[in-house]
Amino acid sequence: MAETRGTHTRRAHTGRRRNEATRQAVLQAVRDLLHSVSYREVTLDAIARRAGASRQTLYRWWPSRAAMVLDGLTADAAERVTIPESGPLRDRLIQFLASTIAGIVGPQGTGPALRGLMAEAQLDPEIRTGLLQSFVSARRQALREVLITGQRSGELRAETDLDLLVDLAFGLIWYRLLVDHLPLHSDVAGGLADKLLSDSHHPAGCRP
Amino acid sequence: MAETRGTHTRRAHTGRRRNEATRQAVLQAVRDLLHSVSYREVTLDAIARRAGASRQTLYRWWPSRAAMVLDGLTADAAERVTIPESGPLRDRLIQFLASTIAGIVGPQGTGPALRGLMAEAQLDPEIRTGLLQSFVSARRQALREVLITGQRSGELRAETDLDLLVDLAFGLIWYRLLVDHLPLHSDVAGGLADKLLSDSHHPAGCRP
Amino acid sequence: MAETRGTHTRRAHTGRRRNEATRQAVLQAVRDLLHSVSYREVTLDAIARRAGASRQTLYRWWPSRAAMVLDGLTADAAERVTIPESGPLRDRLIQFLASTIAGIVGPQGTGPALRGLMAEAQLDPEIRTGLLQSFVSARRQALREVLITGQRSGELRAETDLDLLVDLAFGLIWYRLLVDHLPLHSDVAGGLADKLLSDSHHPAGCRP
Amino acid sequence: MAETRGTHTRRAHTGRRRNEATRQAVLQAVRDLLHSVSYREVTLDAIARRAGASRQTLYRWWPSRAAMVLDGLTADAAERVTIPESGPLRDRLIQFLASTIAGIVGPQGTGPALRGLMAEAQLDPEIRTGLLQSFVSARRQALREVLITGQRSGELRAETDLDLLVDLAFGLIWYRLLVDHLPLHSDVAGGLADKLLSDSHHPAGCRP
DNA sequence: ATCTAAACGAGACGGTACGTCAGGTCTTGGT
DNA sequence: ACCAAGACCTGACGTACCGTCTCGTTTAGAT
Repeated sequence: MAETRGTHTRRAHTGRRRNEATRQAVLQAVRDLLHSVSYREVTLDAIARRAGASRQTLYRWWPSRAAMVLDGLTADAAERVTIPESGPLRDRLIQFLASTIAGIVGPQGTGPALRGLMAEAQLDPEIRTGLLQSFVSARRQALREVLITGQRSGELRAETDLDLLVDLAFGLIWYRLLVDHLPLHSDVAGGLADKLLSDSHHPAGCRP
Repeated sequence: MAETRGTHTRRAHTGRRRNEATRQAVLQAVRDLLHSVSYREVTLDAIARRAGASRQTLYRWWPSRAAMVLDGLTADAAERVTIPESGPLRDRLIQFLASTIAGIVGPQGTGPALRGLMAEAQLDPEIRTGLLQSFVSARRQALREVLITGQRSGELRAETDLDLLVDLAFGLIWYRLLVDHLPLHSDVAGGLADKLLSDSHHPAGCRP
Repeated sequence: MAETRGTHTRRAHTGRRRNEATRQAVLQAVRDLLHSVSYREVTLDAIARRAGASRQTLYRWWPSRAAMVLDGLTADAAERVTIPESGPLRDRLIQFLASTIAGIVGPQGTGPALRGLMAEAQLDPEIRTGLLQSFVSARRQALREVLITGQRSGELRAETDLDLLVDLAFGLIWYRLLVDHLPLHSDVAGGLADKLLSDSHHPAGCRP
Repeated sequence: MAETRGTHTRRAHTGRRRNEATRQAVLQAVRDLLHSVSYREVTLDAIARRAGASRQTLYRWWPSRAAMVLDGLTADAAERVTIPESGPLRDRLIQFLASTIAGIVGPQGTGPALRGLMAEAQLDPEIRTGLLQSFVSARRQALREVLITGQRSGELRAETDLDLLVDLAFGLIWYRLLVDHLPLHSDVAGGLADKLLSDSHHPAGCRP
């Protein structure tokens, strides 16, 4: 089993290389379908047909449909969300949340992909603990860093439960996305940031 | 692995009128399956087999699997969550949130059913706008009433955005349930309530 | 299949019955395809499509494609071949062989089915020892009986190796069918019968 | 279960000219597989893997799997079967038939290859009229020459239908090989030869 | 007491999608 | 020029589940 790679020169690759155009076509097909039909109709057959690829090629490169959805998602999320480096914590927080939401909503947003990924995660525990959690933890870590910076600058109490704040923020976003009872809009970022930064002590505590 | 017929004893046909025993057997079968296997394996065949019913009977009384899941859910949620009538807002809020969470987690909790319902809602927009939203709006209305009572008593500012608070609360609960990155526990109710009731104005606002 | 449970009276069949029309449609579809395309193109998909049935129905009733082919074959062969009861052995033999060949050749003959069955038997040893041999042994037994009658009447030596004669007869027929180097025609029955009944002792044996 | 690379030693690429070692490795791989697994498992992948060749190389040199099987067969059959030049017709016939059968049966025999070739021929009419018939006609011609010599020497009637005799002989051999209901053994050559040479006139005709 | 109509189990049926496999073709880089 | 490796599309395979459809049985409730 041990495949030494030490001094022995790495064997050169032989055989045809992966077709990057096909990879892009598949990811684009997934995106297109997610935006046009219900997730139940995003079948591997439909993806393959639209991408002009074969099911076999899909299975060669992705272990599951969820992996395809996630593949087109990860780059997106990292690109779209800007992690502001300077300014007051509140401003930086609003910028993070607003850009996060902006990347989800809209005709080109990742909303449908996120919904699909969440559906898969509920259907299959392995996808939940595997793909979904790894995706989510990256996003959580990004927000966490914004908040930690705030703690260092004294804009946020050191003893604040960051997990609670992070879950409140992403919880609200996911909830509105998944249930769709109220529109998800970047405008909510302000109110959300205020709430996250508000003093947890009861208002009464302010009175003398 | 041999699929048992559940705990149901042989039921007589009732003729003419709907057989309530069958209805209960089906709902129990759904609950049992939700707690023992992944939602993908909660097929109509499996439900019918375990309930000792036929698929035809299932289709006669429920339009979809999601409807079965929801059917066993609605009564549950209403029963388990107590809407406290008196006491300080913070206490009443904590009680509501803690009982909500307690009804979800645990070996007999509704967590798996909620996950399944959410999966269906993402797979099919009609279920989202139909079943899921009607279920969710009932829960939202219950929390809303707790908060409104707080507004009337002056414990909560009148201009507070209730939708935001409600979404923050349920958002966090759903998020932890669906992503499962952190355990969902009633203990979080305290911190969550504090955050919901905290003064959204920046701490600076307290200074004279 | 029958699962008796002691004294408890045998439960009557419940559930929808097998659709005989579908069975006939499938067998007819197999026959049609065998006569119109190469055996490689007689796929289950093609059969299902032509029969207006689903693949699942095919799998429900037949364990393999070979079984379908054989199913449509068995009745045919038994119907078409007449086993003559009276007359000189040579006449009866000719009649048997000619009717056998006549059932194989021609636009409605079983030739294509036999070819397909033989192909499957070579691809899969289990089909050879199972389906093919059981089919073949029935045909062999029929011819054997014609010859045994001849032995009883003294028209054929008692010590004749019947297996050899039977194999010679069916061997020639299968060989011409499978290789197709010479047309298979009922006319060959006369020469074939003469050869089978000829004195195996060297012509010299006739001299006193 | 691990598919070995056969017994072949590492071959150098030769470039430019066809690599005879590769050709032999492929033919040997086909032979090995034919003797060890069912014909359905003699896939091009399996052959390529075992021969240490690529599928492309297979396609470069042989138009089809049947051609590979036949390639390894033709030389074999010609080598193994001796066409006796002298002696009584009966002896020469027995020798021809016995050596033919001996080349088919046994652990190194061509039986599995013949079966595979016959399967392909039934699956695809082009292979039947192309490869199979050309192979068969060579074998038929060889037997025919034995019989013609017999006619010239007066040991066989001049008006005998040689095609009938040839088909009877090869028919029986193929039939026993393909159906496998009785063992194919060289011992049958004697009885077969006697039958082929027997007087087609009814035994009764000998009596005065 | 008989009749009727609905509920019910069993299970056949036409579909759709799955995940896998083999066949042929093409590309890449090495000999 | 030849070769091994392997990506790729095509299309068949066998399975699972879906939603619908007979069947024959059972029984509440109307006659």
